[in-house]
Amino acid sequence: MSNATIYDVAGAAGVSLATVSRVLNNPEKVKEETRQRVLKVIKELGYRPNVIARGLASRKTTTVGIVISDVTRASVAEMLGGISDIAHNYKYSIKLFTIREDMDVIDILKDIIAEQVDGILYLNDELSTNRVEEVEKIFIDNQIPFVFANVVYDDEKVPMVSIDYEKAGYEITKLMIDDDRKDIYLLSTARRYSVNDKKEAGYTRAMLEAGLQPRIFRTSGDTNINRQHFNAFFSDKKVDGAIGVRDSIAVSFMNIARDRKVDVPGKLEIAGFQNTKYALLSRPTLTSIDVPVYDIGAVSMRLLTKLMSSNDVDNIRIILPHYIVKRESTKI
Amino acid sequence: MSNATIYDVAGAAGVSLATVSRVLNNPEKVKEETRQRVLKVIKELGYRPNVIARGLASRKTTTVGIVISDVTRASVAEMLGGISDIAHNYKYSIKLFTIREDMDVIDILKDIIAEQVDGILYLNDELSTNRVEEVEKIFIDNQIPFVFANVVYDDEKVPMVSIDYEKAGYEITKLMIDDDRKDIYLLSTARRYSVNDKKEAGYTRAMLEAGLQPRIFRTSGDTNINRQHFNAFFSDKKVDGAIGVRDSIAVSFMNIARDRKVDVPGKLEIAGFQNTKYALLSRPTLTSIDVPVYDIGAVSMRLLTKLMSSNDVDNIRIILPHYIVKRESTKI
DNA sequence: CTGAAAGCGCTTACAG
DNA sequence: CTGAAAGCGCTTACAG
Repeated sequence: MSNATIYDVAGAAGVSLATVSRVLNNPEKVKEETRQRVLKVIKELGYRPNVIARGLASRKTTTVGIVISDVTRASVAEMLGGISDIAHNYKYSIKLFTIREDMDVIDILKDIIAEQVDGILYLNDELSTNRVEEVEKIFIDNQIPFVFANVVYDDEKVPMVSIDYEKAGYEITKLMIDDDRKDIYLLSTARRYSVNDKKEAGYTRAMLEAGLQPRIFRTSGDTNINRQHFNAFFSDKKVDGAIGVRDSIAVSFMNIARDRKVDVPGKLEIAGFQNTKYALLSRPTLTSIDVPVYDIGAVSMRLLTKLMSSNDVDNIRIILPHYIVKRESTKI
Repeated sequence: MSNATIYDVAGAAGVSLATVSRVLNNPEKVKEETRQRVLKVIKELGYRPNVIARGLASRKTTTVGIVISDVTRASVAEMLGGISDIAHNYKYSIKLFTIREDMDVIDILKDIIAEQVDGILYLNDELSTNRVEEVEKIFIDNQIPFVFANVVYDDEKVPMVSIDYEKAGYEITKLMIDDDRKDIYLLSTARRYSVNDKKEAGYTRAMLEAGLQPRIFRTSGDTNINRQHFNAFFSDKKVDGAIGVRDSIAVSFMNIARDRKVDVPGKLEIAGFQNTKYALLSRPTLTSIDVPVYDIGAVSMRLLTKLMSSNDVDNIRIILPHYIVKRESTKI
């Protein structure tokens, strides 16, 4: 039975519960001798403070809320890994909240705040700009520290951790342009995500700069659906370069191309984003932008711990480096 | 500001806080008229009960602990999706705990219990049998409801939700045997997981039944590492059938085989487990056992809610159906 | 149907 | 350095 309370410990150690509490929270304020006695009893009884009671009394729950839209996306899961590792280091617990399409973001956020989390990590990247302002207002009104992870919002006051997706989009497009590709498509999602908007912006900038016509083809994240889209695509479009906003989309496109006997990378170069296992397991292997997803999770969690313990943190907007992993699906 | 407390509501509505509490928890005990008045004030003030205070007073936190070992595995992430959806339906919050290799399971479990969760969902499938007994004892001693999800333990008293992995392993092996394959390998993980043990058992049973020699080849989950293992494999082994305990392992094996000009499925049939996106995105597409991972998560969460609200639940061991999805990597 | 009061298990000024 | 006491924001018998 590990349901001993602080009273049991105090009684067994012959001290008041205030002293037990101090041993746990401010050990330096307790005389060495009594401290040892209390610690001994704590160990003997297997006492672990009830975190709920502690949360109520101290108004700190050492719990952070993680807001996501879809756990099953590989990048989200990996970010969670980074978050979880750092949270563990800092002794924070994680409460997971999933925002579904039919739910009101603001409402959920208020619920999360009612759960008394000490801070919020927002991984959802599907907010439109005015929505972001509303969200930001909620956080600020409730004075709750927050960080946007893997989300790019231009507002300088919003704490965020991401890579420069615009630049990455630009660079990967430039790579193909430098290899004399003219009909380069960006394969994006029908649903708008802030990060994909950035990739599109970078792609567009590179194309216009080279005097080429930017062409964005929107499809679904569902493999069965985009298979159809891509087959239709090939029947009426000329293409010698394609960039998928996700590896899985790029691989799916590459498979259709090869089913149709298109030479990759000879006649068609393909690249993806995220450098997931899909890029390694495809044939040919896929050139991809490596996004340090785990690090984004870890760094944003660390930033959040700073914000939770201090009012002025110097650098609240962190851009992590990315790089292009060149593989068989491109020539250069 | 949504930091109104129950006192504020009581004051504004001209009732005692006990009444406000009843409106929230036992509305039928409050006269229609006062109830409406209170609800109106609640809405006006944007009052949301502090769940921590409620948790302390009621000794129920409406929070469940989810124990996992690795979020980044696709099956874990998808299970989390199912868990999250059902938890949301039943108004439970989710606290996520990751058990890392260097950590003591029992110790973590005690921590989780100190967090006052109402129940625990255990997705970690790496426990050896005697470890399971210890874990079970902790749960029982602390009288905390628990469910093992996607884990197969034979103890009839342990609540669990899974598929019959032994049978699945048997069936997929039988499929290849029926197609006259003789040298069928099971590609398993070096690390032992309870579910993989079951797959191995089913595979072995089918092989022995057919008078064939079972051969288990153990490799890593890391694509770069198993690439080397598989190249070594082909240099000295005869093989005409291979079953990967995960799709990604099967696809990796298939890629190496094809790099070495082995005809798949002509000379070599390959199948995987889990029917993930990997199976769809590979070329040839991969035959795989469809494991209803989302459902396992959802059903185990539902079972947990039952266990949390009642002492005797009739069916605490649930086996979900699976089926084989035949694709290009096998002939039959 | 409603209110006054005790209590959930802690933390934290305040005294001493 | 330590203890007595108030308080965190709720719930829940117990009266009435």
